[in-house]
Amino acid sequence: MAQIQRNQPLYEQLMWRIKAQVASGVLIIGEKLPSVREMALIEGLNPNTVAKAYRALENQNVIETVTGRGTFIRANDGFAADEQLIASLQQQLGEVVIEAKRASISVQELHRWLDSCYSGKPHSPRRMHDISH
Amino acid sequence: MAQIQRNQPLYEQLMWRIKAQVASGVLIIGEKLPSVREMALIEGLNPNTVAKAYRALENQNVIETVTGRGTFIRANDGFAADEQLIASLQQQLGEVVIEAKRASISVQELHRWLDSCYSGKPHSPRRMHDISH
DNA sequence: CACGTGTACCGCGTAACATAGTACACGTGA
DNA sequence: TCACGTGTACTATGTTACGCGGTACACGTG
Repeated sequence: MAQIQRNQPLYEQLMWRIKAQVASGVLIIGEKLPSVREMALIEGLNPNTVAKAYRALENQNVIETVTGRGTFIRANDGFAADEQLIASLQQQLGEVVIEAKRASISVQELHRWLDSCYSGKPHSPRRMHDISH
Repeated sequence: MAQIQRNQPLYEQLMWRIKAQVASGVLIIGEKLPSVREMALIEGLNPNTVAKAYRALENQNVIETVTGRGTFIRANDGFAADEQLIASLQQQLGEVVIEAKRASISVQELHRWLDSCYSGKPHSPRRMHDISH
């Protein structure tokens, strides 16, 4: 049950929240994440859903899991920009641009958005749920 | 059956191909698109899948359909930038930026990508299937 | 009138998503 | 040693999205 009316899987939403906090510095390297069951209570999700997110994040080398101790933010050491990843990012960016052009959003505006995102801090009504509570 | 190994629905893929061709000027205002059944043969899709794409594009005012004549590219007249659309685009852009940062892609590189997309012409191996054949 | 057009259904099968529950292997600390 | 918390794995269930196949209808054109 949980939530209705979402176009993105719950475990992906959680992944992005964690990723955003890592990128913005809210979560630092080595920091311990809440346990699967604890995070499930916090986020109102099923432990399996959280576990799925953790497993996916580990595959992307965002976090590191020590089987009896917990999960921790991983250092972003040597991440080669995959050819396939590049293409995927460019396609996603292209879709955003196409929609923006249709909405008469100037390229300057988009550049501003990009800088804001890259700085780590959202500019406007960007909702960023805090997982620590 | 059709295709396997895709992470995006077929009708959405078709939508993006059409949108991209409209944005890049390959398809101009008033131009007639292939019929549902014709496009289905061209793209190797089910007519219902094409119809679903057309219906969605009409809801987004990309195309216009005259019930007995066909579907045509619609003029992009007065498209108010919806508050919700803005937020959605910013979120998508944010996700791209987060991934790019992880891949050690510089902000300058992203700005270049953005300009290339906005100019209408892809810079690198961006595949853009031509629906006219 | 025949024809092509978009549209609207229905049923079917597959897959993804999320839930619930149980069990296991591991490390920590009392 | 033992209890506990940790991540992980597995089964089962229900819902939803997706795509296909087929049929039918309303409309405009020739």
